[in-house]
Amino acid sequence: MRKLEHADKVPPGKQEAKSLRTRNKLCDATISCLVEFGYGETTLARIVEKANLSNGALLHHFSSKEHLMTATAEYLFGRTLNRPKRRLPEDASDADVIAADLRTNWSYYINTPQYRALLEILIASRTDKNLRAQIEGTLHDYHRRAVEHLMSVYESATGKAEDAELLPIMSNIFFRGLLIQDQYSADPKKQQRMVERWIEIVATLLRPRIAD
Amino acid sequence: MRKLEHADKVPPGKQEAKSLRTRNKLCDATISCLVEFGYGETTLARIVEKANLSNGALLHHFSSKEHLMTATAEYLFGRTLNRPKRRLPEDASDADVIAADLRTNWSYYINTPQYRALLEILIASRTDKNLRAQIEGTLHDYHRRAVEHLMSVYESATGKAEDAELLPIMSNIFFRGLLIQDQYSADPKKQQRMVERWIEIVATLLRPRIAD
DNA sequence: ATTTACAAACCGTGCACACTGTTTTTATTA
DNA sequence: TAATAAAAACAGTGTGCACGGTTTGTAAAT
Repeated sequence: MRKLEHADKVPPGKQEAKSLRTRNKLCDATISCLVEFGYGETTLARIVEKANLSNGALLHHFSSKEHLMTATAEYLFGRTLNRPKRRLPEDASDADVIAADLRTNWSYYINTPQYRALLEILIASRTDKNLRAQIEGTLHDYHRRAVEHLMSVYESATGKAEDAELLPIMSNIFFRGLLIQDQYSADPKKQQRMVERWIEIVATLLRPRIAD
Repeated sequence: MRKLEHADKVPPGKQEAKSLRTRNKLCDATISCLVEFGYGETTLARIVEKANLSNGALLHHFSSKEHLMTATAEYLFGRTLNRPKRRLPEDASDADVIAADLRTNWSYYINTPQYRALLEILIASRTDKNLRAQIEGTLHDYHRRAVEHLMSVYESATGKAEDAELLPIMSNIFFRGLLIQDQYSADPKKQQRMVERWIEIVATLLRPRIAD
């Protein structure tokens, strides 16, 4: 083993920074494995191989597989919650704004490898008791924050007050269902038509909430 | 080993009938394990234990785990495709009929342990190559039949022709998403409200297709 | 007599995780 | 500033165990 062989990769950042980078590498590798192999076949061995690290490194940072999964979920939540806002022309109608928003949600948030990985963790946590015990708090917390956020952004355009509470979540739920669907009906065109049809329906029922 | 210890359970049915019963028992045990443990933790050992059978019996009927899963999926498809029709009062409107139909679909088809088991198989088949190879044909075939069936039952109520094709499937997709949702937002009331809101939206856009 | 339906012990593999050792960074002295 | 102790960040090997699948054996049914 040579000294400082990889000095190029170690900028003056402290040890803490290195540690963070390693953890992120592990989480990225985990995400990639979840997408490629699913939760059940995502083994620690595969993860460390994809991350170019050793078994010991993994266990040093995450004391168990469940711990790693929880950290990965949090990592994903952090990346996806503050996604970019799209800018629209000045003369865009409320419905246009909503539609653009929903489209972004589908394309850049849900229909992504990251969300697929999240879904794998989510589904596994239903039956994996150890994982569930670890991750439950994180999931509930995120869900609560996501709902709060959605409700602060939209309001009903028809006077049906509960729409502001229900429809944005229902939208995400529909998109999530769509993500599973396409495994056995691989028809992207039809999928796109369904996304657009849903947006068409919802865009007339919601409008952006004016900040006060 | 005693003779005819379990004669009580073996009516004069042929050997074939016994074989079928055993297979069904294994499929039932598989479903139950999928619901309880998820695909990853559903092991052959657990299945045979729940079915009160031996390892040899399982492998005699199903040459591999994937084979068993495929058979279980077909078993489930058989049970769920011809579900009972609800009867409504004579003066029910078209929307009422659609709404009742969708509600049945949610309560007696999707929001059930059987569908959960199916979902476990479905999701596992995305990444498990062996399973996918075995089951792909079955899934596509079922999906095609299901879509055909749905399209033969509904038509658009608004002249938007593609609704007859899209909305019934979208409905199932939404319900499926809802099934996953409730793992980390265990609020049955809100779930019920979302089901009703969905039905409210869709029921006005569809109507029953009159048989010719 | 031959096939079918099961039982039960067995095995190779791959897993999560533990354990031990080595290098690198930080803290503490002088 | 240099020396050094202490701690953190890894690497690599080992291990017990549970899994899917095999093999062998037996009792019914045909």
